[in-house]
Amino acid sequence: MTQTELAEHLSAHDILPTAQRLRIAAVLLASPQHLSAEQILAQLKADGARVSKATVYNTLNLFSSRGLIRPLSVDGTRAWFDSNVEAHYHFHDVEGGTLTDVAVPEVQFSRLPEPPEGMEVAGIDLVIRLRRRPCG
Amino acid sequence: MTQTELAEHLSAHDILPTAQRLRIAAVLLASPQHLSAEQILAQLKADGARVSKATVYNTLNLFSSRGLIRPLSVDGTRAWFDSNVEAHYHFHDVEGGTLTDVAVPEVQFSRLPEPPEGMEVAGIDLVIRLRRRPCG
DNA sequence: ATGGCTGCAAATAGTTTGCAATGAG
DNA sequence: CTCATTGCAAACTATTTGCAGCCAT
Repeated sequence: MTQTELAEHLSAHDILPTAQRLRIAAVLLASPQHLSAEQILAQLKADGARVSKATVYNTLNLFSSRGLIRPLSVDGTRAWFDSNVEAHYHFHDVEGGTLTDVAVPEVQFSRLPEPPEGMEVAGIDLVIRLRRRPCG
Repeated sequence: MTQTELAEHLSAHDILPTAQRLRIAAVLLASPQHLSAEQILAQLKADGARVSKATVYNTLNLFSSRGLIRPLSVDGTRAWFDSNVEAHYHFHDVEGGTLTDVAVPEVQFSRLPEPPEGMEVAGIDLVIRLRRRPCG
């Protein structure tokens, strides 16, 4: 995505495209990714960008609330942000911590429970935990 | 579960049944529950037990590692512990934060992806997010 | 006595917030 | 000029750890 496209993307979601936000968007939206705030900050610093930790967090929260990215709860210890906002599921390598996308058609439910009275399904989070197969 | 049964349960999992551990086990294992460390501590204090925060955390980690309880990643902000270690899924009321069990037979997969080379499935975490149905 | 368990408090890790300085329009 | 955004540091929340004291063997 070009700088201009990124800027338009932000504007389209009512987000002022400032320098920092564009840098963060560039890292996250370059391709489908699962990144923690810390990783994004590290990446930005490595790229020589001048961005503070607070701005990274504020921006990530802003992006989530505007639907540009999606927060994930995979390991309790930190928040992950998924730049793929389309419906999809995840493989989670428990040992390495890596996340991989699983496309919707890869999973089919032949049965799902009825939500309780007065409630409706807002979304389905599916995480398939993986471990190395015992050698042999 | 009686005190004795609890003690035997702990011993069976190579856990010395100390006073504090029995109190914590009593709270958690009384019935299927989803509790945070903070909630457990509060409950214990309310019951007049003399247990420190550190011991609660240490004990919860010990119990998890020994398979008496299972840690859940539902909301990024804190860890939840599920005293039901049987395979099952969850409803998550996004607004209220409440967790409810979904029995395995309530969900059927007619299709699941092949794990990547050299990996095997260690478990499947399914969280069905619920919201209040718009009135009408 | 010995070794594991506990409590306290301090240390960590991740994230949020207050506020003055900055910067885009 | 004005007002949103940023950076820094301090505040906060959840959790872990170091260590001295305690308890049951």
